[in-house]
Amino acid sequence: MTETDVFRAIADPTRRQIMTMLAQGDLRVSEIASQFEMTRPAVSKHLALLESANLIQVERQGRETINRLNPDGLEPVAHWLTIFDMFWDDKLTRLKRAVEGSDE
Amino acid sequence: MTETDVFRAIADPTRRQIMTMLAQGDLRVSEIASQFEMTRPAVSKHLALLESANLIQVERQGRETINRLNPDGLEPVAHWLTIFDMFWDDKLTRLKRAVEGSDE
DNA sequence: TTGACAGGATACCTTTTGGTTTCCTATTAA
DNA sequence: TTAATAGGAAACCAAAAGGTATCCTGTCAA
Repeated sequence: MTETDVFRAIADPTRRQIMTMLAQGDLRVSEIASQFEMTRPAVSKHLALLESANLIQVERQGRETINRLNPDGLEPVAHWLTIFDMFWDDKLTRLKRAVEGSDE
Repeated sequence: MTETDVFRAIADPTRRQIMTMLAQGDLRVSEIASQFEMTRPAVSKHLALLESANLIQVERQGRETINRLNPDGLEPVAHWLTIFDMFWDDKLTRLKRAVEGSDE
């Protein structure tokens, strides 16, 4: 599969929930699937997509596969949010005021 | 329209680009549309969705409508990311080690 | 007072998404 | 060595997403 965009990956609530589950510890596919109403293949697809977005690492061990969270994959999101940080502390608003009416 | 999930709203690259454009200042619909290849109605749909996700505020002024960024709408995303903060500084990993093998 | 302009509304189309069922293979345990 | 188990693969489906063309209304300027 071609690399999945991180933003698209976390758009789905099931996938976000999987990620918070994995924040508690590594889990096998069926351990994850048992927590949801949907079928195991459906969950598998979500896992495949999370992997292709670099949000989890998947490791086959014998007949089971363990899924491990890769929180670093969230960096693009965290980084994108910083664009709006200055907005949050109102710095840009003050800057704009200063520039537009610079005779204050 | 029923409230749109913020995560879904920012999943689309066009919408993210619109948001960064609006971080520079308020814009009218056609000012935004002129920056994209797609048609104006397509951009309008994106704007409607951003509004329903509480990420922008839309104000009609005469025959034009100005779109203003509402960065506070991103709070749920910022908040969700904090779940993984402790992962980033490896606190959880150390905590888990301490709990599992508490005879260290 | 009428023509041009901004932009909302609707109908429609194609592709993507999220799910299902079914089947297959590899590994493990009895 | 064989039955059960874990989970990948493929085919399929319905709904949602992202786009288009077209039309309509309200506002402003000549």
